[in-house]
Amino acid sequence: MPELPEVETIARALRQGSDIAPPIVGKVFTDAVILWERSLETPSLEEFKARIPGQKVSDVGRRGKFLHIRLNDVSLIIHMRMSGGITVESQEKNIAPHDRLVLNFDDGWRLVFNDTRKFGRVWLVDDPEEIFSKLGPEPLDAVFTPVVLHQRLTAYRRQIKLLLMDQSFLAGMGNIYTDEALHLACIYPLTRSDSIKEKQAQALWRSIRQVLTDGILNNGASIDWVYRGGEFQNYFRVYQKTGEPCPVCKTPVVRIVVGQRGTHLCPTCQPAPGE
DNA sequence: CACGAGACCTGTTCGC
DNA sequence: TGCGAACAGGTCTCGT
Repeated sequence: MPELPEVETIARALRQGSDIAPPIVGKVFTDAVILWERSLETPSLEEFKARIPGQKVSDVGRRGKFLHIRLNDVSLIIHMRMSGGITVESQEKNIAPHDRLVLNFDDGWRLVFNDTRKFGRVWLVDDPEEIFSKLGPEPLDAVFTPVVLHQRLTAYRRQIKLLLMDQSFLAGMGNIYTDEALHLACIYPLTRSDSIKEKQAQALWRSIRQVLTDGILNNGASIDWVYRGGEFQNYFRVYQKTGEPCPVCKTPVVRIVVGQRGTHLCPTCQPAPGE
């Protein structure tokens, strides 16, 4: 589920606390309980359980869709994939049906990774770059400029939607924000990336930054039973709006499949090249 | 290199 | 009403 804005929202809540839980920065872990072994990517179960006790949280951040929890001398990294979520709760609470990893603190609170579909993964590594080094630029970083985007787009001959969702090309875009950004930029999702003109790249750059920023300002998007608290779903332009009028021109939104992913677009605002 | 299919998983919604 | 198909925020691997 979580794309960049949702992970950013979670990182901020863990760092600063929320109305239902305190910040975790400064807290010390006592132990780890793993309820679904495959959620732990690395290291081994034994090593993980041995290294967690005594580790103190020093900071919480994000890189792409990865949540980065800095500890004393290691990094705890979590990717929530499709259905993962993180909560900070009292140790008095019962374990929920899809809790996969429970990390207890020494003050009665615990950090829980819940993940219905079991796609999410957790790493404990000495150097976070072991994982982050393969990621593309951060879309909200100052080094990511319209010129950089244009240069990178034209270096490949890919369907633009799939390229934007490729985490080694750009870190953090998923199915929702990519559909929204392409609609805002009036670009057809199957357009070949090397055919994008400089002006289109500028519009796309602005659109990417805008949808991500709006997503963050609204605490991310909450759909179905996964992920609570966000409001950005109330501002979707085309995502999951099949048959509803385009907010710009009223043409019904169309759903196609691109790279096995449902893709939503306005056929009038985002005409296929050659029309 | 670029793409499609299949895998990994569970739960909800859709269509007949 | 019931039941199987389709679909869901993601990513990896394999075959062409």
